[in-house]
Amino acid sequence: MSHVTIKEIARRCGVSQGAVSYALNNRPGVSAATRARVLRVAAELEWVPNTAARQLSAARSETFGLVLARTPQTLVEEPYFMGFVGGVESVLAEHAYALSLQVVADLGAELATYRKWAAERRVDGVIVVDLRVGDPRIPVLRKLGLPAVLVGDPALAEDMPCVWTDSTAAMTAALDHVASLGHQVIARIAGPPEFGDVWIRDQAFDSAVRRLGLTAVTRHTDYSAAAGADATREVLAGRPTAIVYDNDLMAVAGLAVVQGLGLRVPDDLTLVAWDDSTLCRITHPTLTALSHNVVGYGAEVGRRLFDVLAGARPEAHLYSTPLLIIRESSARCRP
Amino acid sequence: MSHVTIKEIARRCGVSQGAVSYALNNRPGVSAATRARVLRVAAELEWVPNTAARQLSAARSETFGLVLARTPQTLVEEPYFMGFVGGVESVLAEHAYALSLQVVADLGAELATYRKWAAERRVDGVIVVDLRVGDPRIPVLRKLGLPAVLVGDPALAEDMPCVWTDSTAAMTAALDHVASLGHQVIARIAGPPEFGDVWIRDQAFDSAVRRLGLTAVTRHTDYSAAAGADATREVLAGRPTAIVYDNDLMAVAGLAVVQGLGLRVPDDLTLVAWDDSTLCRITHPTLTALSHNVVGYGAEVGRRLFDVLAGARPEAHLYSTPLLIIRESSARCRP
DNA sequence: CTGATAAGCCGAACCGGTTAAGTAACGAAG
DNA sequence: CTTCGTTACTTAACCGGTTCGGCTTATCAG
Repeated sequence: MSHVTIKEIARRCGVSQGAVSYALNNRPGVSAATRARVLRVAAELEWVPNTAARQLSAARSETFGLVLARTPQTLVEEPYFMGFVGGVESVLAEHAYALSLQVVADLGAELATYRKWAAERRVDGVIVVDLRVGDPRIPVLRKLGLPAVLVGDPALAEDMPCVWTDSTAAMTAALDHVASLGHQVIARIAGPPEFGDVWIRDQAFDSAVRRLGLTAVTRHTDYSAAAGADATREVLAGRPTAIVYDNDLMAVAGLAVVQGLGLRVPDDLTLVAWDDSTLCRITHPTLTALSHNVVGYGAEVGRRLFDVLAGARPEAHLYSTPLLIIRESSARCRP
Repeated sequence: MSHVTIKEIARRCGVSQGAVSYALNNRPGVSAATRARVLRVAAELEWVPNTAARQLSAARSETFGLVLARTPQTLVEEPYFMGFVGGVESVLAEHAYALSLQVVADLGAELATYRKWAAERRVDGVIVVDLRVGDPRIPVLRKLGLPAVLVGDPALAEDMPCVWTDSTAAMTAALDHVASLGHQVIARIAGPPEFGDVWIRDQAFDSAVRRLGLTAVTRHTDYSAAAGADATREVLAGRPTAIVYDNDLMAVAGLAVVQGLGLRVPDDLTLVAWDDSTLCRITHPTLTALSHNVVGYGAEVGRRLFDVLAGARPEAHLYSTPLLIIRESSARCRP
């Protein structure tokens, strides 16, 4: 069963190959009658465009790329990514685009992947996550001319198109919340400092702490559950009455540590998580968290990448501000 | 900066395009000297093959496909998949293959994707997950002639190449464990019955229950945390002293329910989870689980797909048997 | 010394589309 | 009636590789 080509359609319709191409791509140059006939025949023969051929001549691959510079292990731990990818997918599917996913060890390998993709013309655009401060990927993508949407704060995106959520506002809301409950001594278990979003939160945390006159300490980790547990043990020495975590995995790990030490949540300690996945709702007590529609976020990023391809000016789009969902792990401070 | 093509290399080396192609692909037809010269020039010019062109003429896309028929929401919840994908990736990267990922709503859409991929020749092979009993994808893939590796028990794979882990042995180990602790009344919170692996576990569970003379009940769910919590509440009416879960997410949700009702784990109830992700190690108490190297599993599946492309006979490969890791949620039954 | 064989390489067709340039037909404007 | 501009096509080049038939030239058996 040899596959149907445009040539076969042309033969059956009695027109040239070129005309068929125009008809199938909704471009001017054919009459309405001819176009209708071509479309009918194409449908009858169940024609599907050969992507390789199209890519070769039109220099479009109808594929977007996403590189994750993480170990497979962190990917297992972070429920975040699959949801994000799912959201991206939902938009790509509407445009019959595919997503090429690559998991690499580090930023260097990620840059190599971009270079390779650009040279091979294997992707029409890329989605860049885990933005850093002074991110080395930005100049590379600029030089390669690879259309891209960065996922992160405009302060980090250096005028590249980006989609972001307002971590500053979210962090402020979190601290206002714990302060309003009377907590004075706060600990923060943060992600790796080289991650741009962690840096943004660091700033927001410090400035809120000053404004509210709190006593605070920040511990940076690698985002893993184990590191979150260790950091929790350490900061407890400072006798905080509230702990704010940079992701939900560490918050859950921290909760277990706290309970293991015989402390009660929320009676002795208020916990706030970030990235509100199911985890925060299935622990006992349930966790107050900065909630985040990860799937919608991914979808928005996908849409923006199509806009960029369509020639939109590079812009920063605020997707949303994480919403503070107050649950059982929050309580008034009792000394 | 126009990209380097084979033609440019040919010009510089003073040979024909065809000769360059042979040289670059390690095929006979050129002398060792010429080959070396071509390779040197190609490296100098930083030539990268244009995948579209290669795909068009050689009918290879150097891409594998993976379709997930799940809602984005379940993908967020299941830490399983990202790790699996990461494992697959690690093998594909070695062969400079890409992975095309598609998230669709249901099996029908998944079948449509396979048909499309086959027609467009967009992938060289596919990885099929979430095998069903009498899976409708198997005849479709056979008819399309799309190389595939199924992830699941040979009993479900109908002589297609597959990679599996021995769920029967794992379930047997789990029940031997709880029985050896003196538990007599066991509940099982299972996944959706249409999933092949759940069916396999159902069989194994029933047969072990009979062999050990236990009293047991099984509740099927959709694998979600909420369903796991509900099912836990329901089965508690039967006063079980041990509960076995089909994934770790439901186990964690179940733990919260149990603790919320004032029951103590493991004093009043022994819990066993499946798919030992970080979750099982960060709860308090930590959870006994059937542990599973998901990343390695993915890698093995990737390797087998390359074997299939290389013409290997369709075979079933046992990757491993999930290992029972006994943690704090296990204790001797005290009536 | 001759004829057969094979290695090494060339030229060109080919994969299946896209697209610039060219052409014929026709209607409107001058 | 000529001129010009559209519309609706056709033709053919092109994208960047792969691959096959055929042409040289060297090798070797007879």
